[in-house]
Amino acid sequence: MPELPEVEVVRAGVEPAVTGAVIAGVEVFEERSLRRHDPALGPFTEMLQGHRVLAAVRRGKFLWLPLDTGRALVVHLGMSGQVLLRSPGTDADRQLRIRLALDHPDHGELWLNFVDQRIFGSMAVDAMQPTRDGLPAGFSGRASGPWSGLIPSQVAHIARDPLDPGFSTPLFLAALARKKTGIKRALLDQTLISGIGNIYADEALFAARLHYEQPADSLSPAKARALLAAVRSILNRALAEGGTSFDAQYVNVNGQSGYFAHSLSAYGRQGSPCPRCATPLVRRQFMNRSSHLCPRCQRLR
DNA sequence: ACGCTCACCTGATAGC
DNA sequence: TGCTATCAGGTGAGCG
Repeated sequence: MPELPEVEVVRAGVEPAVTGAVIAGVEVFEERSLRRHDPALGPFTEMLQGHRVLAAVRRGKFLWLPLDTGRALVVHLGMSGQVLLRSPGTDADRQLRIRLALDHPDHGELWLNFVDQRIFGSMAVDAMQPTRDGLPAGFSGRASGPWSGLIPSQVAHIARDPLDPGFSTPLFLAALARKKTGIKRALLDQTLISGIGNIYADEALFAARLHYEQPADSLSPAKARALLAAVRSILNRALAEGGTSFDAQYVNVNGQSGYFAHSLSAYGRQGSPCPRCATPLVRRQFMNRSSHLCPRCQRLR
């Protein structure tokens, strides 16, 4: 799924089901889905079994569920991960990697299925540490608690995302001005700004009329601000439409697709006319993936 | 210290 | 039908 809007759809979807629930059972069908779990902290299953979930928090594309043990269950969807809520006894989803049986005081029993075709995603139990700036670690709806100011260790190096109230625009602009690389690489660098992936990077660069290889340190402060505004606008619009889905691979916790794919201007539209100038959009290979752009509106300067 | 390449995976689809 | 090549929304280890 998974750029910021899609992960937020998952977070918001699981929040009411997991908050306050006890993890009654854990089944791991694919050990490779625990790649990010450090066994030195303890066995994955034992660190979850019998413990209560306190909230659902997200920073960028990382999601975590703080536990009453002081640790958190970290979930990353990778390229193809999904979190699906199912009634107990439901037939196993295709590519089901991990299943948590939840027991909620109000809603009863529920299965949380972690499904992942490519196994680039993962679940892990991780220790928590205070945030550097003392602000809430990520977005958790309206909920807050002692866990608010704590971030899983393996997420601590990830920058705040541009929808986070704690995101510092001056710090981001300064970091961008120091980057000796192309602007798309910088947008995809989760230690500079998080939550942006290949789709929304291409969309934001299209909106800001920037070529993906434009040196990051060549943008004027005004241009950099305009790009950041474009990023925020696109992420917010995608969020409002429930995220981007091209097929059944990308669905919310109830198995439904988002609609933002209908609103894409550049991504996946090679050969179609540019919405601004009607020049055919092109696709180029970049960083072992594709970049979509208008060769006329988005020239290298 | 930083920028960049590549490995990590499965499955759908297109072309021969 | 069946083979091969290509493509897919992410991350971070390790190299120079």
